[in-house]
Amino acid sequence: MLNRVILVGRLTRDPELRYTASGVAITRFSIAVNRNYTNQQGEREADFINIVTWRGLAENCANYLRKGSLVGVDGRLQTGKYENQEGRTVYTTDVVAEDVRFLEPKNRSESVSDFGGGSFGGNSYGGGNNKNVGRKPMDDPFADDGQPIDISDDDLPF
Amino acid sequence: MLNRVILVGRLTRDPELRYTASGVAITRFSIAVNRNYTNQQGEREADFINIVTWRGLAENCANYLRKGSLVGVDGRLQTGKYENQEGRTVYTTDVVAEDVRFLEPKNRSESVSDFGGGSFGGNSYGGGNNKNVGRKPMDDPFADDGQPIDISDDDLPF
Amino acid sequence: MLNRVILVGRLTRDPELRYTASGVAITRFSIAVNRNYTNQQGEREADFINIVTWRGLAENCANYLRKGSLVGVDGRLQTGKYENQEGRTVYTTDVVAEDVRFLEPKNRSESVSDFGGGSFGGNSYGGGNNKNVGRKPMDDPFADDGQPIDISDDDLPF
Amino acid sequence: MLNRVILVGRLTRDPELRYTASGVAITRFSIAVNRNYTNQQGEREADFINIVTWRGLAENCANYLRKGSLVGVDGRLQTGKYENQEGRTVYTTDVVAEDVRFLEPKNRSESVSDFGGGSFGGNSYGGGNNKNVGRKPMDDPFADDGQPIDISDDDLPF
DNA sequence: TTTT
DNA sequence: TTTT
Repeated sequence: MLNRVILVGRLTRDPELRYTASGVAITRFSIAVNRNYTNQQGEREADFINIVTWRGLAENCANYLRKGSLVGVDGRLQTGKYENQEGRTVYTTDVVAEDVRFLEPKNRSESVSDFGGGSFGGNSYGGGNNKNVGRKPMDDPFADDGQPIDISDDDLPF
Repeated sequence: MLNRVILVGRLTRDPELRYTASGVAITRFSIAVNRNYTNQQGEREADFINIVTWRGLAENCANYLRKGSLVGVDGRLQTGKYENQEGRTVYTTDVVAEDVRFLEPKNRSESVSDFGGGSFGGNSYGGGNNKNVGRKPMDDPFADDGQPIDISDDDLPF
Repeated sequence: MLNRVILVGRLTRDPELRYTASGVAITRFSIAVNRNYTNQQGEREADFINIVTWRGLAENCANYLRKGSLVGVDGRLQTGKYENQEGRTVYTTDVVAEDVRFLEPKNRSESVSDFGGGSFGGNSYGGGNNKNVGRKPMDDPFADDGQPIDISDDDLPF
Repeated sequence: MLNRVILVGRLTRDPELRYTASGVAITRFSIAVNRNYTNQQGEREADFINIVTWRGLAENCANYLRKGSLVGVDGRLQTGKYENQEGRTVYTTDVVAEDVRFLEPKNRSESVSDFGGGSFGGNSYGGGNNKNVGRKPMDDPFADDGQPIDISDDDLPF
């Protein structure tokens, strides 16, 4: 079913990278997402959301993000539970990120690295490539019959 | 900052309507959002997300939704915490809904009510109205100078 | 960069399946997304969005969707342009779907097929599985009687 | 019905502010949203999305945004059509923004103004306020040492 | 080129 | 009509 979360916020601490027993990278961090209004004391509060990333994205996050980094996150809500020390059930809600965008300007002195384009992650499109900005109607796939047609695979977004 | 959640799922129980001390309606319910894959036992698991609605939307949810209702939710993530009986801090994550769509077919026998259009809520657009499907270029606001122009307020989406 | 679109609407016509020269399936359809307000004539208008799907998702859409089907779409905006017959540049905007959810009840007579769970597509998660399944409604911090309660209006997000 | 778009991109030109006949502010601009992959020429392409804002948000956009500004946009897709000079129907797709976030660092020299918090707009929550502020990183269920740990691959969502 |  |  549809389950989509998009957030922009800042890391509340450095990301933590681990590996599962079988060697899959997982990194976790938390972001503060400032609310768009102030409370009665005139303070701007925030929501604190736990982010989980896997595999290559996990390693990129661990390498390039630090406490305070501004990121855009596109992912899914995932709930879970566990028993704490007193045997009480604790419920958790995390965002499993499918894409994390680095929104800092690339050439600020406090920047973590020469990250380049200022973004990474991506939807793990395994090497897609897309020549045209959009569809060409000259060879519009719907302009005629229904058999194999001349759309270059370049049009494939993933 | 950006904070957006969109979910489609089914109520795990009937919604609960309350009122704040000052009379503002608030209703809470939880939805199960089935995951798009099965686990190693071949079972389809779900995430269970708490939804909070306020005011008129809260009353509509309480009136029209029941355990099992299929809904679309558009809202924001909100985190909080409280102390439980043992003095332990419990962290919470809810979705504050701005829009809840009723996705059941209107005329199924098990339908809760003659709900009509099968949807309600909306972005509390206080009575907006929009005559044109989109922009007319005849009176394109950008086609000329820069003074007050002939865009009907009908174009206002909210 | 972040680019995410989530829609719920009904197909305005049957989907059209084609294949690229190299055999990749692509299907296109359009959905009507009803607006959440009525115009001055009391009519409910709609936005008409072109959806593009690729590969296996394309084939599923072609097989299971028909004019009138209610779907949830999760994807990305993609713009393009082409020259029409008069040499004018035509600009296009489509949603490239990564996930399409079939939101019809499975056992309605007009249903296209015994589609089963009423949903398909998915983010091609190759067989993941997740042990935890979230929160049981019991021991709910918000679950008690039903009368006016001590929630400060401070909790109101808007 | 659900209709939600979230984008992060850069203005391709300065925003254009107009007023309807009845004095309602409307500003339009276009943003380039870079794709997360490169084409066969190794170039990074973009989608170009038209954004429409109304009222106070329109005035803020006109005041604070310029060509090149990095923004986050949360809104809805809106389609329309009009007849061009040759009597051909032209179809349009815009994003009507409900929220626009200014994502530039506040103190860069090329900044348009002392914009302050680096964000504006907001969902016009007329003064809400919320006492709870979420989870402290301490006593984090996931926070311990740093070596390979006992997470089953069952936890992998994809 | 528009759906219930 | 396209941004860094």
